Amino acid sequence: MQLDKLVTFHKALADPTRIRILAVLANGPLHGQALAGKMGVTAPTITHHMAKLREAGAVYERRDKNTIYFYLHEANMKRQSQAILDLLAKAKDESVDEFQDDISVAEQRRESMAQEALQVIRSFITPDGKLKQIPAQRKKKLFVFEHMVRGLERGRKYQEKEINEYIKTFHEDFATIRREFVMNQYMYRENGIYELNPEELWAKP
Amino acid sequence: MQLDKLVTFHKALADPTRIRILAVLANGPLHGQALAGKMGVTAPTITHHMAKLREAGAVYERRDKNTIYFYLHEANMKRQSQAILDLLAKAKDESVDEFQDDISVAEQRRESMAQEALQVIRSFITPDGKLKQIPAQRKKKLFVFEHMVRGLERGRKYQEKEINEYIKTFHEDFATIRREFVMNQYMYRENGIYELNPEELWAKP
DNA sequence: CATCTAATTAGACCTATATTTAATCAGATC
DNA sequence: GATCTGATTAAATATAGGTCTAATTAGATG
Repeated sequence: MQLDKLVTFHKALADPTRIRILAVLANGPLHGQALAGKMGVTAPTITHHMAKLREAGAVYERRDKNTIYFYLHEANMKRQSQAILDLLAKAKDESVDEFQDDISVAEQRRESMAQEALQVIRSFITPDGKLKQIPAQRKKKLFVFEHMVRGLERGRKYQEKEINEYIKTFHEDFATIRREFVMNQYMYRENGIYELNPEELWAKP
Repeated sequence: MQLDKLVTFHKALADPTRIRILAVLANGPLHGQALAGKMGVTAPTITHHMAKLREAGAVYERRDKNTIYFYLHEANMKRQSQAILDLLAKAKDESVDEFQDDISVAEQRRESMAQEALQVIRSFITPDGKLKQIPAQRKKKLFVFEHMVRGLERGRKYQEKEINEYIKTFHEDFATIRREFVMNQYMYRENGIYELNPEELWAKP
């Protein structure tokens, strides 16, 4: 898990003194005593901060006799600042569904969309029509929502409570799902009245 | 000062629970109760974390009846992850020299390099040859070092203590400056013996 | 080996923060 | 207006973290 690494990195930047140290090092390497002077803190405090920055990979150091010079690790800084964005992008599509993910990627590619949708629906919806869980992967989620929404009538206006009741026949968390319906443009809402959108507007898996 | 903002942002990401929350929200908005469930913590804990994430601009929220949906603020996440790199890049060239920076940029551009160097040397080196301070700006720093290094003999081999003594006639922090000499290729070091490099190798201001 | 210097460790102090349970608030529903 | 439900606040606890002084370590110098 890269979670710890991310946390360590951001912890390192979660202190004003340490950010100032990095800004100073951006101008070139410096040794501990000089840093202590510039920052207005004592040497042990610098030791403390440098340990955190080193652990996070934000700096590296070289020894010259008794003096240790700290260098800004620019490559690491770039890579690690980006890391949180990478994680979030990854989470968006790859987030592991908690179960039933047995269809391999290769197999999936071979299937037509309709067949793939069927697979997903079969794995997330029980024989008696209950949604076991809202899929975490966007694609699978949309397959399931599309399936659910096909149970509603085109052109009919629904009260919110009607929508809630309908959704509850699949899953207890109607609030989340109702909002997803609107967000993904399956439905249109105005003044608490819901209506099915034309199929062209639906979010595409 | 944007320092505080930077610290606030990184503090927000300096906790594993909060990063997991963001990863979940990357898949779409969720309400507090659902987050509490997914994270395995209580609702007040979610309230606590969401306050931090909101303050850092990492999420925003919308209310639907009694339920509050949290959304990942992707634009802010991108901007703020980049912010530390921007700061360091800025620090590198713009770092304010603590004094004597009265020559305007426009004026500097009009001067020839040699004239500019003279200006800098006059402002950083006292009449009796003492370096008041190591310039923070790279360009000015190199002007000063070049000036200092011209006092050494081409082709002669120096003991480290000789170099130290020479540098100390300018400034007490001989360790920092000696290392800068090597780093910027004014000098070459082997086994504690120092020698001036040919001028073509010197770092260019 | 005695001394100097830069860095680190130890220990203390105080503030910040992650989390919980219990109580309270605020919309929404009936 | 009584009741639900989801969110927040309050209060308590335990842990982490920033900073200091004093003591110690480890190279380098003489």
